[in-house]
Amino acid sequence: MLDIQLLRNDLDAVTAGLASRGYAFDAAAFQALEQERKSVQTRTQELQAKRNATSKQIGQAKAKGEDVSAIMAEVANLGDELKAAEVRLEVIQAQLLEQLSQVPNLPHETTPIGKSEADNVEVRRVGTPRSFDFPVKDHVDVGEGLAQLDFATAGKISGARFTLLKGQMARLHRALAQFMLDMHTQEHGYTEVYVPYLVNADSMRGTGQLPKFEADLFAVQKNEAEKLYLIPTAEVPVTNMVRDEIVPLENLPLKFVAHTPCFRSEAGSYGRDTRGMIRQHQFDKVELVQIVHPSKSYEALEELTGQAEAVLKKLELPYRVMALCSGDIGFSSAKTYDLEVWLPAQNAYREISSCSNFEAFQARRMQARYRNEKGKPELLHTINGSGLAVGRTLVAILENYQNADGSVTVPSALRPYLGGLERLQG
RNA sequence: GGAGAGGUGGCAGAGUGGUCGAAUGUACCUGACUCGAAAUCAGGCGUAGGUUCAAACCUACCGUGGGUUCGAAUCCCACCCUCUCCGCCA
Repeated sequence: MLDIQLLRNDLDAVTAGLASRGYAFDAAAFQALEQERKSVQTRTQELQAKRNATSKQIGQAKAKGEDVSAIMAEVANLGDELKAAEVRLEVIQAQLLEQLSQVPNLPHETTPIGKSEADNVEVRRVGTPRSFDFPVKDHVDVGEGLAQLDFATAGKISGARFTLLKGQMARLHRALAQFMLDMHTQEHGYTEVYVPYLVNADSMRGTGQLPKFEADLFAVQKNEAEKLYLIPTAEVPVTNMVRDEIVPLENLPLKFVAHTPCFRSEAGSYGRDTRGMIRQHQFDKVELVQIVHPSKSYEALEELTGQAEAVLKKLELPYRVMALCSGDIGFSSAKTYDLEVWLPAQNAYREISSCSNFEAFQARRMQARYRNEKGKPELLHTINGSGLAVGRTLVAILENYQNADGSVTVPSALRPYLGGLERLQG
């Protein structure tokens, strides 16, 4: 959520910033509502002050045993107008909040301006794609060839966009998550957390999935009145750890890593990436989250991105880093780097991690704060990134490390996690 | 699932209809005393919002939401959470 003060004081700049990411902010509607809010709120508070003062008089008069009927008559007329004003104010403020929660974050000044994916800027490219002297298979053919990847059975059990792994490949998938967790905890200073996979609506609002993107989520009914949502990313439970908290300055930065399944309805992505395990309803991800002092958040974004890259480097997978343009960054993000891994069968780089600085956008929704040098609570900045998407990492390994005989070489960094196994074989 | 207890400021804890945004203790900050510290004494010390250049004033907040009342931390209703005991359970 944007700072409403910023909209009040600098509406033109906000509107322009939002326009750069393709969001047409209705400044006139905002101003009209804001103006009404001002007059109704002032009037409401006047009436409340009057009521409070009068009620106090009644109390004092009664204590002295005086007759209060005259004062009572005076305040009697207040009631209706006050009630109406309070109700109106509540409606207006709910509308303002509703309007404001639809508004995406402002892009940071270093976010390239652009309309779509095509305008993203390549920041760097690491590693050289291997050249193959045999026809390259995609990960589905490799996995099914080994009889360790089974979409047919997954489809029977659950439907489209689910995966079933068996044997060495299931183990490789598990090993990848362990490998990533160990790297981030042992080398990058993150604290591992195990978190709930079902979260309440407040948490989804905190990180920005609600109210706008409910259709992308899976939900279960907790009871008649309340739903719980399946997390689409560990970002949600982990970042919400600090919701409604005031973190002591000396505890910053907080750095958490979590391995969780992620559940996405993939509404609106019909027909995209239908083959294979690129786009699934359920996938595993190791997520990095940092909660930092506002002055440190861009530094932290670079650091976190580098830590996600370190996984790809250790696995010796070629990749590139893209700075997403203003038209392509996510709703809550001010700046995002995507890591894209090389997939030889697609002859393309595909997203495997997304690292974003949300600045205070999530923190404001969550009321996640720290106490500054003067002891005043101030909003924190939140950063997160995949480190990495486990399923897509598996895909990248199957494709990049495939051999002519259908086997897959295990990247050497992973072998200790697989009991020394060097090859996946049918 | 059953029975009971409870949710108030950083923490502890009082407050059962009026001068209560809230006693008291403790922690913390400032000052005095002291060579310095401790002890002691004095003062300060929640959050959000509004009007405003500012000063200042005002409003809201005692788990959450609703209700009663001129007036609610306090009374009523519903819900949430925590704790204890019993049952069940991976």
